[in-house]
Order: sequence, then C-alpha cells, then structure tokens
Amino acid sequence: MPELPEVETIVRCLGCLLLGLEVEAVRVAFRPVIRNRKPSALDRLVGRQIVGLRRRGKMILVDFSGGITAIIHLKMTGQLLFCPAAAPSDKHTHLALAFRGSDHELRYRDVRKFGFILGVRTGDVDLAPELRGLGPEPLTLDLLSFLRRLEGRRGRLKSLLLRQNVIAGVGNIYADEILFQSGLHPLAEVSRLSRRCLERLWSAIQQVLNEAILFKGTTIRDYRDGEGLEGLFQNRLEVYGREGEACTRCGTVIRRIRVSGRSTHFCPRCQRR
DNA sequence: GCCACTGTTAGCAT
DNA sequence: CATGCTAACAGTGG
Repeated sequence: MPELPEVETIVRCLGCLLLGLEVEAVRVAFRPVIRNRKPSALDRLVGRQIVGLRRRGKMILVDFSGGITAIIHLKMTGQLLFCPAAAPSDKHTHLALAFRGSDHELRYRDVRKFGFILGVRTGDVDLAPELRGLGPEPLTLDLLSFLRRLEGRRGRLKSLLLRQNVIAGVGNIYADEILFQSGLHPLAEVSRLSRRCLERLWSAIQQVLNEAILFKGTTIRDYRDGEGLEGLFQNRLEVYGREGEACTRCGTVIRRIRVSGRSTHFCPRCQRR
C-alpha cells in the first residue's frame, strides 16, 4: 500500500536517522526477498556507510559508500523500520541491518512477501529493470510535459493514473482521491478529455500528493513510517474507503465500482462522466 | 473450515 | 495501444 506519499514520508524520516551510520552486521532471515540471483553487493554491506536515501516512484533507494545502492519495493505490506535492536522481531522480519555504535537497527518487514530488495551499483540504478520504463515523477513534472505525456493515450482515466510507466508513484488510494479532487469520472476516456480537464487533473495530482505528504501518508492497516508511526491522511480521504457515506462536498452517497480489477470509489454527482 | 477480499505489479492471452 | 485474468503471499472478516 505504500504509494508515493508514504514512501516519501519513509525516506524523509529515515534519511535523518540513517545518514552516516556504518553497517556492522546483516541478518537475512528470508533470502527470497533479495532479488539478486547471485551473491551480490548486498552480501558485502558490512563496513559501508549509508550516504543517501532517495525515492523513485514507489521505490526506496538506499545509497551505501563504495557505490552500492539497495532498491527496495514495499509492494502492499512492506515496512522499513528503524527500531531498538532489543525490540522483539517477528516472523515477518526478513532482513535487518545493525550499525556500529548504535542500539538501533533497520528492519525490513513484509507480511505478504510481495516486496523485494535488489542490490545494484549506484551508477546503474536507472538501468535496473525495476526502474527502467518508470514514468516521470509527478511532483516535478510541469503541466506542459504532463500534457505531452498523455498525448495519444487511450483508455480509462483511472487505469492511466495507475500505470507506473506513464506517471510514477500513484496507486489505488491516491488515484481515487485525485479523480475526486479534479471532478473527473474514473471511467472517463482519456483521449476525449478537454485540455481544461487535463489541467485540472494535473493540478489535482500536485495538490493531493503534496497534501498527503504533509500528513505523512495514509494508514489503512499496515503502513508505518520509518519509526513505526501511522500516517494521518486516512482522516482526510474524500472517497477512498467511504462507499455508502455522504460526499463531503454535495452529500451524495459515495459509490464503489471495479476498474481494471481495482476497487474504485467516487461521487457520482461531483464526478460526472 | 471455507471463501472472498485486500493497498502492487508482472506476465499472459485477447 | 489497450483489456481482463492470474499469480505471488498472508491475514482478516463473513
């Protein structure tokens, strides 16, 4: 469930805590979460310092000294937690890094095991198949580039928002919120949207994602930031998870439908087709 | 106990 | 260019 705002929150949170720490030990409890086929740089982290934390789409990039980067995708239920080494860890903790002179460690947890960690050379990060083909970052994409990017595309508007090769980082929750904010119907045909509508869409993307980052993301169930804290944006959701409740803008009952296999929430009055 | 559901994404057939 | 379906996995709720 971590989408762009959640991953951004984790990266900002952990950036402050991890920068400069030197890896003292690596514990791997469940090897398959490491995607490298052969023993890789990830097996040689001891002695390296963490020199950077970045986000690309929904992925976390941890840069280590010596030119190694860990690419981490949390998928639905992954967590990256900086916690006391003494705290008990459960069966869903698949990997942990201990640091020299620190009583805290960094743990990677993932109940459903969909997530992964991949070690690459820092210079090759953008070439990794997981990052290749990822669309631009929505929050640094200006309006004109956005419009150009959507030119010639077809299909349902919501499906388009979810496609990581078009725009990176938007997932199911924020797609619904962005559509509500822009007053557009999830099933609207992309190729038939007026320029005015596309501008509203672009602006809603900026607004919703930035606001969600300010509120440190949405915790429905599993999401936690780097210190184990819940987000606050779940209290500000306008449509997601509000099926049967009243629209905050017009009072109409929020409806839920299925769009490309994903649960989709919208206000039938504020979001006309 | 069984079944349907869940925030992600890749791979497949169409 | 697009769609829908399935699968990976574990937990939750009816």
